[in-house]
Amino acid sequence: MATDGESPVRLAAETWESLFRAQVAVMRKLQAGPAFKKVAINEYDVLFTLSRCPSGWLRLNELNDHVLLSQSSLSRLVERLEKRGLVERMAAPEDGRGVLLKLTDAGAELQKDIGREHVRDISGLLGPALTAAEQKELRRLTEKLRHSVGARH
Amino acid sequence: MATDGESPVRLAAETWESLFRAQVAVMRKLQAGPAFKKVAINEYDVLFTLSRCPSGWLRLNELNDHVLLSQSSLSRLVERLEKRGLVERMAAPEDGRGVLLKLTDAGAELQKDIGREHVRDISGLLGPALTAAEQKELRRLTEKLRHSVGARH
DNA sequence: CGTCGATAGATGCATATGCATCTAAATCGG
DNA sequence: CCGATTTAGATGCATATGCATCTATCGACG
Repeated sequence: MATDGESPVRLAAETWESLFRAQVAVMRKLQAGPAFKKVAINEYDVLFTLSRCPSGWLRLNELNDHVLLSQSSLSRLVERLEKRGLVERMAAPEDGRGVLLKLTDAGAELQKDIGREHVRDISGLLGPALTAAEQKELRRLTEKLRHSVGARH
Repeated sequence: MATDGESPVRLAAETWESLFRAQVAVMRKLQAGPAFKKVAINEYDVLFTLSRCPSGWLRLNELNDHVLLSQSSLSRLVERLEKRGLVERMAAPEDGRGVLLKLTDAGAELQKDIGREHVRDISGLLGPALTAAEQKELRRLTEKLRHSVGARH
C-alpha cells in the first residue's frame, strides 16, 4: 500500500500551478517585446485567430471561446479593431443575431508583421529551454488537456 | 537531409500556442467556479503566494515577479486587499523604500477556504485529462521552461 | 560626506474589463 | 401559427489596469 508520497489531488494542483507560472513567465517576456506597443496581446490574439480561419470569416461567439475575455469585453475589443480599420464586420447570413468578422488587408498585414516578430520571440524563449522532443511532448500534453477540458460543454 | 517536416521555429510557436490555449481553457473553467465571486483570481493568487511564504512576510516587488500585473496594478490590488482586512502592510526594516506584506488571520482563512475548493476544481479538470505520469511530465516540462525563461535576468 | 543615477512604491489619468441588463432574432411547445 | 424561452451581441456603469510620472530612499563614486 505504499504510495509515491503524493496524492492525485496534490499532483494536479502542482501541475496546474507549474503550467500557470510558466505561462506567466513567458507571457511577461512576450508582452515586453516592441511588437505589442501597437496592439495589445488580446487584440493580436484576435487578429491571429482570424488569420487562421480558413473561410476568412468567423463568428463573434466562436472567437469568444478562444480568448480569455468576457463577451462584452470582446465586443468592445472588436469595435476598437474595426475603428482602426483592422477588421470588418458583416451580419451573419444564416442567423440574424450573429456577426461575422474578417481581417481587412491592413489587419492581415499588421498580423503578419507582428506575427513574424512574435514567433521569433517565442522561439528565442522556448528553444533554449526545451529540446525539440520535449517541446513536442509539451505540445501533446497541453493539446490533450485542452481538448479534455473543452469537451465538457 | 530529410527533416521531420517541421522547423524548430514553427515547433516552438505551436508549442507555445498549445500551452497558452490550454491555460485559457482551464482558467475559464476555474474562474467560473463559485469561489471566485469573493476574490478575483489575481487577488487569490496574491493571497496564495503569501500563504506559501515561509517567513510570512513578502516584499511587494518579489510578489510582482510572480503575478502577471504591472507594478501599479499590483500596488492598487494590495491596497484593496488591505482595505478588506485580508493583508497587512509593514515598512521593510532593511530598506526604507520597501513594503512587506503578510496575510491577516482573516486573509489566511479565506485563502484556505478558497484554496480547498480551487484545488478540487483543478483536480476535476486535470484528473480526467491526463494520467499521473503525464501530469508529472507536464509539471517537469513547465518547470524547466519557467526556470529557463526566468533565468535570463 | 555630497551628488548622481537607480530602485521601490504610490498616484493622476486615460482606457480596458466585467457584470447586469437590454434588444432582436432564433428555437421550442402547444 | 403564436407565445415563451433561449441565444447573439450591444450598452450603461462601476471597477481594474497600464503608462507616465512623482517621491523617497538606496548605493556608487568622487
